[in-house]
Amino acid sequence: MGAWWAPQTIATQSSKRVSMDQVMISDLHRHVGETVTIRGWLHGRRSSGKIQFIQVRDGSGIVQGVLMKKTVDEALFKRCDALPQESSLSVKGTVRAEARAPGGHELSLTEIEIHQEADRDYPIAPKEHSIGFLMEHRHLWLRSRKPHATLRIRATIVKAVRDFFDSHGFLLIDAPIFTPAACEGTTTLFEVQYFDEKAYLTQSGQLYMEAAAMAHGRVYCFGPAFRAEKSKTRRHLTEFWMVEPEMAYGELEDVMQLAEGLLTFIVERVLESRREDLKVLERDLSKLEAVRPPFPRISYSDAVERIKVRRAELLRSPDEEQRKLAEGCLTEWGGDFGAPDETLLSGQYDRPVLVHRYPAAVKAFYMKRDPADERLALCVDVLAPEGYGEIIGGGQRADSLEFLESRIAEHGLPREAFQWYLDLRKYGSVPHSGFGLGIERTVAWICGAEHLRECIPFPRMLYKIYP
RNA sequence: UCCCGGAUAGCUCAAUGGUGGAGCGAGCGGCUGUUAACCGCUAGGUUGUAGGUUCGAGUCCUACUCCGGGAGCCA
Repeated sequence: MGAWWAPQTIATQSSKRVSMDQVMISDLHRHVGETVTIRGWLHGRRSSGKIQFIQVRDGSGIVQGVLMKKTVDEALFKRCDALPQESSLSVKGTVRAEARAPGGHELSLTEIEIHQEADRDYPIAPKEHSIGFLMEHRHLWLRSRKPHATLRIRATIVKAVRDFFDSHGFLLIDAPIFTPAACEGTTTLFEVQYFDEKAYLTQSGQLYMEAAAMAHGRVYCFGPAFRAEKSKTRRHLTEFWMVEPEMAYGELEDVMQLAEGLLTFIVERVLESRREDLKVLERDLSKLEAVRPPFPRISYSDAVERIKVRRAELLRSPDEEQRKLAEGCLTEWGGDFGAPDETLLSGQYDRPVLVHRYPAAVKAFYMKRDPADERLALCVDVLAPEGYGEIIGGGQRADSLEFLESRIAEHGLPREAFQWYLDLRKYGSVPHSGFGLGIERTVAWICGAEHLRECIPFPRMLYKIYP
C-alpha cells in the first residue's frame, strides 16, 4: 500500500486505511473480527468500576470502545478513567458487531495511546447551551454532532450544485471579490481601500456572469457575497455563499426550469447520500421526499390575491400569532413581499414555489420588462417550504442599450462604472437570464436549521466577527 | 436603525424588597453493559457596569454595555 495520499488510495475508497492498520469509523463494518486502530478524540466516557466505555470520534463517525480492567495495564486503565473529554488518542481493538451500540459496532480495546490530555475545562458539556455561548465557541462547537452533520450536508449540497451545472453545459467562471462600484445600487456594501481608490466587496457576481455568458454561452460562478446591511434576523449573514448561473439566449421560462431542476437534484443527492446526517439533525425526511417536480408557479399578481384572501381568514383566527402574521402582510398590489407574506404564501405548498413577474418598481434596474405588461419585470423568486423564505432570486436581464441607459440614470447610478456592462448591449446583445441561489438558506431549509449561522462554518453577522 | 425580552456558580436556570440555591460540568470515592449512566461527598459567587430610591436591593428607578428574538432590506 502506498502513502495515504496516493491517487489510487483516494480514487478507490474501497478501504480508507491511511496508515498501517488505521481504519475510519465509517468503514468499521468492513472490518468485523479484525484488529484495527482508530485515531481521534475522546467524545465521551462512562465507567463502572472494572469496565469503561470510551466513545471515540475521528471525523467520520463515533464508535464506542470497551475497556476491561483485566485486559489492560492497571495504570493505563486508571488514566483512561480520568481522561478529559476531547483528549486526542489512538485506540486499538477488535471490531465486534454489537446490537446495543448506536453505530452497530463496538471495539474491544487492547491498546490506548494518549496524544494529548485535554484541559479539564472543555466548555461544551453534554447539556443544553444557549446559542450565544455556542457561537462564542464555534471553533469547538464544530466538533459536536449537529454542527458536524450540518457541515457535511453543506459540502454535499455544494458538490451537487457543481455537478449539476458541470453536467448541464455550464462553465465555471469566477467573479471578482473586489468591485469598483455597487452591482445593483440598492444594498449597503463593505468599503475597502484599494490602493489610492475606494473599492467594495462584491454583493453579487451576476453582472460579470452576463459578460462571461456572452463569451461561453452558459456559465456559473460560485463564491462569497458581502452585504453590509444591518440586518439582524435568522435569515441574514454579512458574508454568505451564492451560486449564480447565467444563460445566453435564456428566457424567463428557462430560468424557472433550471431552478426547478437544480433544487430537485440537490434534494435527491442529499437524500441518497446523507441520510445518517439528516437523522442526527432529526430532520423530517417526508418533507424532503415531497420535493419533486413540477413545482407550483404563481404570478405575483395572483399571489397578492391569495395573500389578501388568506390574510382576511387569519385576521379572524383565535390564535394571536396567526393574527400578528396576517397584520404584517401587504394589502394591495405593488409592494414587495416581506417575511410575513412569504411565510403565508409558502405555507400553502409542500414544495418550493416559484413566484414570477413582480412589479418592476420593486426589483433591480437590470430586469427586463414583461412585453405583455410593462409594469412587470420578467423575474422569478423561489420560496422554500416550511417558512425558510427566498432561496433563489433571478430572471431575464434587460438586453436593450437604451432601456438600460435610462434605468441607470433613473436610479442615479454612476454611468462610468457601468460602461463595461452597457458594452454588452452594444456588441451582439441577446436575451439572457440567470439567478442566484443562496447556499446557506438552502442548507438551512434542507437541514431544518433554525438559523443561517448554523449553516456556515464561521458565520459573519452584524457586529460579530469572532471567532 | 426601530420594537420586544434578557444578563445570578464554568454551563442551563431558581430565589415575595429581609442570611443567594438546584441540576449539569469539575474534584474525590463506589459500581462488570453504560447510552446526556447511576449513588455518596467536596469545591465553586464583586448577582453585566455606573449611579439612584430604601433601615435594607439579585429584586424597584435611570443611564450605559453586551446578548437573544423580531421588523425593514435581501440570498
